Amino acid sequence: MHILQSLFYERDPALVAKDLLGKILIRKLGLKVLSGKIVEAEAYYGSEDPASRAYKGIKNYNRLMFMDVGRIFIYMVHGNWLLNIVAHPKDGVGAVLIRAVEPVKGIEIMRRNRNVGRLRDLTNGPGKLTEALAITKELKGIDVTRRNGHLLVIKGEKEEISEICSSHRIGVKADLPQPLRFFIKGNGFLSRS
DNA sequence: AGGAAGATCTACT
DNA sequence: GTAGATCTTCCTA
Repeated sequence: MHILQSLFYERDPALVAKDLLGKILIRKLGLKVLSGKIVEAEAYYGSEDPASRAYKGIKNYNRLMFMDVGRIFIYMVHGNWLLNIVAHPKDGVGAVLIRAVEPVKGIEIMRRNRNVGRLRDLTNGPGKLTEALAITKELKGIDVTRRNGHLLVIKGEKEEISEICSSHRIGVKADLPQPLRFFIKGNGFLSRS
């Protein structure tokens, strides 16, 4: 099991978002282990990005985006916790929003956490996957590069990614001109195609 | 106190 | 596939 190290996150968030596709997000809940393959992610920058939490400068609630890479940054939007991983070049500002995963382990527990029928509705959205994986603000600030944390990201077994596509970011009021959403083409667990 | 925020669910056509 | 209600922080007035 190869955990991604902080150098992986110490780059342009767009590169990190793209390279996170196919990686495995692991959530440890006591003795239980839940996991999912990342299939969709978005990059956010700092003061030059109007859609970013960090747009208006450093605040108490967004300070993690300015700090060490590889940490979890979580906030609430419309009643959903959204999971980000802090990522930026040295001394920069930024984060990657995990928008969708494909369930791998602990599917029964995810089913219990979310009351939905169809398997594909389990984790095909940023607010859905946090509910399925029991991710809340209590995990804010934890380090995903650490082996014994409750949340970590590892390399996929065999990362055979058919094709990576990109698009504008979803749901943002004001987007940047370049496409900052990345996803695995044709995957059945995307928040949208 | 009031409103905005990277969304989701439900109930229609 | 679209429209509307509702979800919980945290910021600004």
